Amino acid sequence: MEINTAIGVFSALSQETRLDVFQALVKAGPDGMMAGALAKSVDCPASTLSFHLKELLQAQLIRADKQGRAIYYAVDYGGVREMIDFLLISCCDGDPRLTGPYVIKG
Amino acid sequence: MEINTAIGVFSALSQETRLDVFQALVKAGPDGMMAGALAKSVDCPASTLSFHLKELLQAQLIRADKQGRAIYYAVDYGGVREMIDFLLISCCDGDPRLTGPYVIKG
DNA sequence: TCCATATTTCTAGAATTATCAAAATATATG
DNA sequence: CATATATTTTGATAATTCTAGAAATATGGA
Repeated sequence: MEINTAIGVFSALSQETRLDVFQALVKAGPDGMMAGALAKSVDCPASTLSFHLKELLQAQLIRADKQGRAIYYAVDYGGVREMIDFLLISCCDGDPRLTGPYVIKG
Repeated sequence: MEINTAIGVFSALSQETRLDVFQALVKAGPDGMMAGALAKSVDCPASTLSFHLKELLQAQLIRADKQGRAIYYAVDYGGVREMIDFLLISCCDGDPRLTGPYVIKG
């Protein structure tokens, strides 16, 4: 992962509404949630939420699936795995003093 | 970890100079680096670097150790482990579809 | 077609963050 | 003490990000 990609990802998670949205979508699983349901869940005006959803999309932390007039948002499983990998391997150098018990040594 | 703490941590990593500094300090190991050496390493004016180091300190991603007139900065190993734990467990719910092979199931 | 629903885009202003020269602080050395 | 070194703080400006109402777009149903 490119360093600028990583900055975009961390930036996407560095805002309360977006972190709330992300956690809600993780809980929701692969089917995700409608934008409107998310707006209620995180108590945020639709236009503001839309701005934040776009940030999360650009960071490839979530994906969107249009169904009729609704849009379902769900976690982008592959994108999140890439981010975690970048953090543990590229940023933390796979050093177990930093990663704790999480990194499987190759 | 409190959600606002986590936001501070992601925010600290969402800026190029700071991510560069963090990676340099991971590479440097527990002894860390002098502020001046870091400034050269990431090509950044002293006062700007000082601003960014303070952000990383507040996020508890690095620590400072004054030795004479020099200040040695090093990774805060415990702080980083807490951050990784928050990301994998609280944010990603320990879901292996998100964490990949990294989370050890309890 | 007309109306309601779901969501985004636009826009302007508010708030936050980043930059860096200059001044200040602290320490070492001759 | 005087000077050089290492770093931070201040302060002013520039740049970016966030907010949310209003308008626009798209779809579904009566």
